[in-house]
Amino acid sequence: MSKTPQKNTRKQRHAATIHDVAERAGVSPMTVSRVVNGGKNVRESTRAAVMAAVGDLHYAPNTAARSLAGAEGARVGLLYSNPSVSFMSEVLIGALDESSRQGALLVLEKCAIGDAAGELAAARKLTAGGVTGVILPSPLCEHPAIVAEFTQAGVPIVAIAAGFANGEMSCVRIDDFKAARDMTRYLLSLGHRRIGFIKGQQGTTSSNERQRGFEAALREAGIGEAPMAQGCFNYRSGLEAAEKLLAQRPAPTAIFASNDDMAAATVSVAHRMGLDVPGDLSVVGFDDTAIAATIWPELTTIRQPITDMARVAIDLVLASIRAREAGGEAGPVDHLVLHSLIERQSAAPPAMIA
Amino acid sequence: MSKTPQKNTRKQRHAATIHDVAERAGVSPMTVSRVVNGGKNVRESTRAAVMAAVGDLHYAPNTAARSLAGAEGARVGLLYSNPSVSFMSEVLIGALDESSRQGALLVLEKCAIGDAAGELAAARKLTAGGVTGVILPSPLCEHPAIVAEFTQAGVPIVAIAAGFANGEMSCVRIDDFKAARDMTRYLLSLGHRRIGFIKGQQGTTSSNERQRGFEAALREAGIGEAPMAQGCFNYRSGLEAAEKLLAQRPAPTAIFASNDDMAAATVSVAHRMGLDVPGDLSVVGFDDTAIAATIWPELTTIRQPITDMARVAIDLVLASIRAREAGGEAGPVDHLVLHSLIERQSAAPPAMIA
DNA sequence: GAATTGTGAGCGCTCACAATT
DNA sequence: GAATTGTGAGCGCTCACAATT
Repeated sequence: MSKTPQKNTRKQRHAATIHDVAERAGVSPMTVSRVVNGGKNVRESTRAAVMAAVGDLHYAPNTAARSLAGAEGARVGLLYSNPSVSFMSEVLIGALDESSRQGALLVLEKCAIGDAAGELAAARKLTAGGVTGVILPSPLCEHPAIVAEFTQAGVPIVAIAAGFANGEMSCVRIDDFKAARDMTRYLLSLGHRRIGFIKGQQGTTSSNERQRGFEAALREAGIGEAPMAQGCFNYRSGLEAAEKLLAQRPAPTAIFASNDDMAAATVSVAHRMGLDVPGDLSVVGFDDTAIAATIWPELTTIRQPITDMARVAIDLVLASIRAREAGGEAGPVDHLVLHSLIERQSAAPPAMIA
Repeated sequence: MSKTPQKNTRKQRHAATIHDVAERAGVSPMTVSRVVNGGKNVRESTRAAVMAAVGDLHYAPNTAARSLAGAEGARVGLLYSNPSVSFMSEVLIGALDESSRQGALLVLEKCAIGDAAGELAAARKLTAGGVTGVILPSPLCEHPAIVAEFTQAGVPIVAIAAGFANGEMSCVRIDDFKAARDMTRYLLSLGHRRIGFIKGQQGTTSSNERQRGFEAALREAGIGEAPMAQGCFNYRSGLEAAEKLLAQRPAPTAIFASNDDMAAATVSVAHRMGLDVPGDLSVVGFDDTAIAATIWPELTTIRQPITDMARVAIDLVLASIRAREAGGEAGPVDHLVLHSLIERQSAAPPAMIA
């Protein structure tokens, strides 16, 4: 490796620069810049050579230099209305961190829950503000009017925790079906046979998937019918749903709520009825939000790596933005990440049948 | 205003640069750089002239250029063990956002709650990692060993939500005393006279301040004694404390818990005893964390603007770092921010005495 | 000699445009 | 002429060092 002797006026830098890559690939720095930014008019062989050099040298563009040189920093919008503060916190942390690492500007826009007009107005504010890409956490990504607002403006969308992938937008999610099936299998393995289920918001894909996963696990175990109650992902709906389920006879020995807020409400109802959790009733949730580890007993639940998912979403939207600016256009990506089952204190084998 | 004709090869920039400031102040750009970064060897008259020009032009350094040019980016450590996920989420959001805006690197280090050895190890990891400043959220800022680790390494500290200001470190906080007094006055204004109090973690300043505020308001109202129970800021301790308070006769008509987790636990105990909240018992919390708006009824509580506080903390620590690097040294700052009382559904006038 | 100020180059990238295929 | 590649300058700052008081 011959290095041109470096003047001692500056401290040594260690990371590879665009010049190193250019030299190795036998092209000019500008060509490297084009390839790295997804430029269109580059011969395929040139692109391959540059990408190889990039890989060899572990080249990563210096974001400070990039923005100084006048590259339009990407403006990524994050529209949020998700009722769960801790879900959103995790999204914000991942998105904020990754976009600062990537030198992109994250524009936050909050809107009230379930206020269709307000949501659309917030979306318009983002497009009017000139965002070049947008992240849509569940459940916003399922609202056709919002999606239309962005697609019509030519703004690429990445959905977080959508529960589904359609052809319209990229999405980063866990497999809700499998996660719910895993949790149900876990309850079955503990010995439960009468398991109640609290459904989530009607009409959202992730709710449906969770329910499908629950039912699939029951079917595997040869159990046909199960007590179910409709909820809508908030604590109060969990209170009512739990009361209904616990009024049934024979009473369930376990309740699987579609999210943690409703599971926490179920624990509260059980306590009110003098039931010990998990002695008399096992309760499990979904999401692993803050409340899961706050209440007592702490909730056994499914965890989504939300912070990481938000990071991935930023990377996807940035790639999309760059590709669009350079004239390219990649199809939507369905990025699945792994969930995990967090065992805490709210589930145990059922009590001996009296 | 005569402007040198600008070549059309680049898009027009609008923000003032260091050159504009230099020209206006009649010095070289390097001198401006020195002043802006808190350099030592600058004549007072020069500094004043530069600062005036900075003010006139609303100059703010371009962080991209700064880091490209090789300025050592500040490395700010954030050590956290705070049991409240949502408290920490807010801290993280503010700190992450502000440090990216300021071009500083935020290094996160998590440690287990109450594990003194682990906490110290995490602090050592930060100093060994070369952080040049550190943010310490409550309650870490009250641990002498941790504080010593940083002060001995010459690393400036900014405490968040410390509940007190001593001469050792800067701190950003609300006035816990006044906030607790406000909340107690609110309960009194509703007509409550038998108000129970759940204390926070023993030995922490913010707990003590909250208790003092509570007692001060009671004294104002001519109420001498009040039922109190010790808690330690978690849900479980709230359960036990609430049981004790509600067993007393005459029973309190309101309970003020030193944080939201314990207030939520109190609501749960009340429900278990068949008490309606707020019909039979008012319950209020402190902090306005996620759980406050999750459970039903939603908690009336005190809100600290934690995200903003974290931003301020970053700014303070950055100023401290720059000053130290440039040979200057400012004394610690006590930055008070305003709290607010959030009225929700968990408090109401007491029922008519039977 | 110490304190204060300035000079010239360079950080790593992308811009507008020119030159080549 | 269209597609592809390269050239030279410049973004706004701070570095090391030199020059001045």
